[in-house]
Amino acid sequence: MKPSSPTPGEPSPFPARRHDHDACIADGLARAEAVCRERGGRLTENRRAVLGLLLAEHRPVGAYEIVERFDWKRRKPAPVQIYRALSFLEAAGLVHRIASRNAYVACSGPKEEHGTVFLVCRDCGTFAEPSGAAVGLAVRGLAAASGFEPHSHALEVTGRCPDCRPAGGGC
Amino acid sequence: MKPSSPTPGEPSPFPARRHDHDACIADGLARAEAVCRERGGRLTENRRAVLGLLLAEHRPVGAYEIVERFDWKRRKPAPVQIYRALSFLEAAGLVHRIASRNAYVACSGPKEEHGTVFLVCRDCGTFAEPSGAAVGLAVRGLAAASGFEPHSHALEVTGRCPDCRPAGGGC
DNA sequence: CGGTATAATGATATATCGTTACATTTCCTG
DNA sequence: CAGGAAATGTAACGATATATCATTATACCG
Repeated sequence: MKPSSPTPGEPSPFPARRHDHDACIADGLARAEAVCRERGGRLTENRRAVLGLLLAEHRPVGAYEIVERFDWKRRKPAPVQIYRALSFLEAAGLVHRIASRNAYVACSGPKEEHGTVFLVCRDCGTFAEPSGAAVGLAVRGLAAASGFEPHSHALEVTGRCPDCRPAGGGC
Repeated sequence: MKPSSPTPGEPSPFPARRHDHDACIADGLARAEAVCRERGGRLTENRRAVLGLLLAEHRPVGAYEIVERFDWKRRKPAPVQIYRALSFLEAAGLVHRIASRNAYVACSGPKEEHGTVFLVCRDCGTFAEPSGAAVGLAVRGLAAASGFEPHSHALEVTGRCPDCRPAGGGC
């Protein structure tokens, strides 16, 4: 029961600690359905299950951890099944791979400006995906200065989330 | 023999395509000696060899690729040897791990502001490490806005380097 | 409805990346 | 030279990810 974020007026990219989780999972799945209709893939049972698990976590989860947690038809899936689902979901922009952790996380927002900045709490593992506009700008600036043509970038930041910082907030 | 960077007046973080490579390796090794003296570690033969190889490449190299290229006392080293050398060098700030590629690269500059932004050419693999001041600023901004306390970050950008862009430069 | 092409899955094996454990050697220090 | 810390040698293992190929499900089209 720590004090929550000290300045609750600001819009935090972190999920509120008590929120309608079922609704947020349902949202994610609905969005996935829409994306699939638009892109042409199928949100099959397997893919839906993997995405559902990631949506339920709000943090990066390793592929083999997903394997362990799974109960498909009373048995564990082979790793390749999970990787296939993850590849599909990643290609659709519905999950991101956190390279620094060899883990995967459900994309938290609609796809506007998504997928470039990831904050991961080193203590509790909670994950946030704030708007990366400023970072995108910085990248384009660097690129222009050096003649580099950027195609994709991912900024992974490790630190402590508002809930895990030594309480007190002031400093 | 493509035209090199179209605006040669600007300081590019990429290494010039023809530069005194031996000198740049020697520089790196000398810097390593200095860092070791300061930090207390020893730049042993193994570590020096790994660092030398990375300095000679100017691009991210996988640990097992280093194993393959190595000829220590007429035989290949065990992977753990390479990982040990890499760990030491990384702790000393002399190499960086590029998580998105599971590869390692020699740190190109002195340690001022080093180690936060990495540009990797998707075509030739060339690597650059520009000043990340702007990115650092963006990270601190994001962090402040969300109550997150950042400890470390790494921005890995994939794209095409000046030499691999479709010649023409103008656009 | 039936046939065909494509997408997705199941199952097995294997490639790639990184670490643990413990014995031995090297090198600094007193 | 003795003693201890740092580094190495060697073998086995664990963790992460992909290849291959046979099979099943779904969409599409006549």
